[in-house]
Amino acid sequence: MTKGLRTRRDIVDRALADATNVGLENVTLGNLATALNLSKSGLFAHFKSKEALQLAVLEEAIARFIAIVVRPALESKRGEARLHALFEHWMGWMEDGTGAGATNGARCIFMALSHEYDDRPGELHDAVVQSQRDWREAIARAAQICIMENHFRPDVDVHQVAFEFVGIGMTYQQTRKLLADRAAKSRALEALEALFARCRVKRRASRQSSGSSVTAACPAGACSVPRTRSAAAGFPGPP
Amino acid sequence: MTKGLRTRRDIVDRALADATNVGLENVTLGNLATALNLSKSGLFAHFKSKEALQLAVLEEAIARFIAIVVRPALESKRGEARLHALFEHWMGWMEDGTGAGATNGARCIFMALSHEYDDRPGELHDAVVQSQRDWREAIARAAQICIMENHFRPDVDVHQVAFEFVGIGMTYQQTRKLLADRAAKSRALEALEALFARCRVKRRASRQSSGSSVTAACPAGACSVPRTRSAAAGFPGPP
DNA sequence: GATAAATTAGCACGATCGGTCGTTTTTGCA
DNA sequence: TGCAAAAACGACCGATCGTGCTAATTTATC
Repeated sequence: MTKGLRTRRDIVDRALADATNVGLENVTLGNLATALNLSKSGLFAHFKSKEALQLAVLEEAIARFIAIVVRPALESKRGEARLHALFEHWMGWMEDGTGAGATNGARCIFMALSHEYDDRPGELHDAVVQSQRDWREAIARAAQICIMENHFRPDVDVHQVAFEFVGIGMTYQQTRKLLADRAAKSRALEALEALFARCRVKRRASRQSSGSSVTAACPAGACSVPRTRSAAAGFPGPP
Repeated sequence: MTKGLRTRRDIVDRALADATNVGLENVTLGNLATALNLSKSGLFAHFKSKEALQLAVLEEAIARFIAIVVRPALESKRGEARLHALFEHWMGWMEDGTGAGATNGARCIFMALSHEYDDRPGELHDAVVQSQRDWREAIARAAQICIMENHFRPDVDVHQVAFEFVGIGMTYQQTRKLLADRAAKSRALEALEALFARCRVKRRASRQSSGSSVTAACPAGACSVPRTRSAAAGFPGPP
């Protein structure tokens, strides 16, 4: 009973590492088998189909993302510090890939998956969509805490924050990896700081009629943090 | 002489349309041939290799991007209006794909290419990198004009603007297509407006010590607009 | 240590891929 | 209209893909 699960774990490990290097769709059963000193059919026996393997890989990637990005950020102080930590850990994830040894210039597997399965239907597509929804929800939750801690103004639209948050991360990744621009990190941090500054409560500031600053475009009630649902299916919630 | 070029154009047309639907790497010679009522070898004869076909497709995509996104924006008034038009046309491109009939929910071929060829070396990779560099340069150029027109403060880092500009576009695309969120457009426009607001010259405003607003992190001289180079290899420049 | 179950290997299949080659059809110009 | 060149065809190649099927091997339990 133990042996089978052990090799299965090895397979998923290796498949995930390969996926972060060449893309999940380009991970082939034959290459996986030879890399693990297994026969192709012996490897295949652990999953009834390739899609099952891919789903297992995605599941593992999500688990590692939570362990490497989401959970460590929960150790930061509630509010802006935690939201900032979330971004820092995300950048670390994008550099290293999955935490397990990925070759130089690893890609973020989720961004790759977002484009590989953005239209063709199937379980993979649904799982990828859900993972991205959960990720944005985790960001929005952290932003909501910023409001509760009086770091952000109460009229801040936390989903707008999540929208722009992931935008900065995506352009950071392209700038760093595709364009090989060393300034990517400082650029991303500057953009993030600007986003935060827009959301902060104005202290001792001059009266300035609202202006443009994350208007409360969120429909009434929709911005509240869905604690129950997130605890059930999404990423780990705040303490 | 004419006939050959005509079918070649048809092939590239169809290949580009397919690429925006299933990704360039998944465009197969056989499918292309049957779709165009050609034999596989007859089609192949027009290109000595598949990579040559892919390069031709990318070239065509760049030409259409210039025709659909960049050039029309040049008809808007210099300054912020033009920069805004650039984003609006870009969103239109992302919705429609390539301007030629793409199926519902088309992808932006450049974003897909950015992930398909972000590491594996080759001519395709280089061409994709160059296209993204040119795109950012075009944005930065438009931002530079905003400074010249006194819409933006002179210390604005135009490459930082380009960095965040593409970030908003990328998260817009993911929000719209993968997450199928109707609010994507309004979110993107709000983020863009916030970026602009950060860059604008402050009129009749209260004295507020700079704050966080696109600091001039660009090394001296590097932010100047490289008119000569852009006119030669990049996208069409400003009037 | 025997034995049943779980795991792996070997082999082959149908399909599809990019690519080659010789032949046939079509084109464009004299 | 004739004829060389261009273009399209059809059959085929070697490789690789995911996936079944059966036999051999290893594991875990009594």
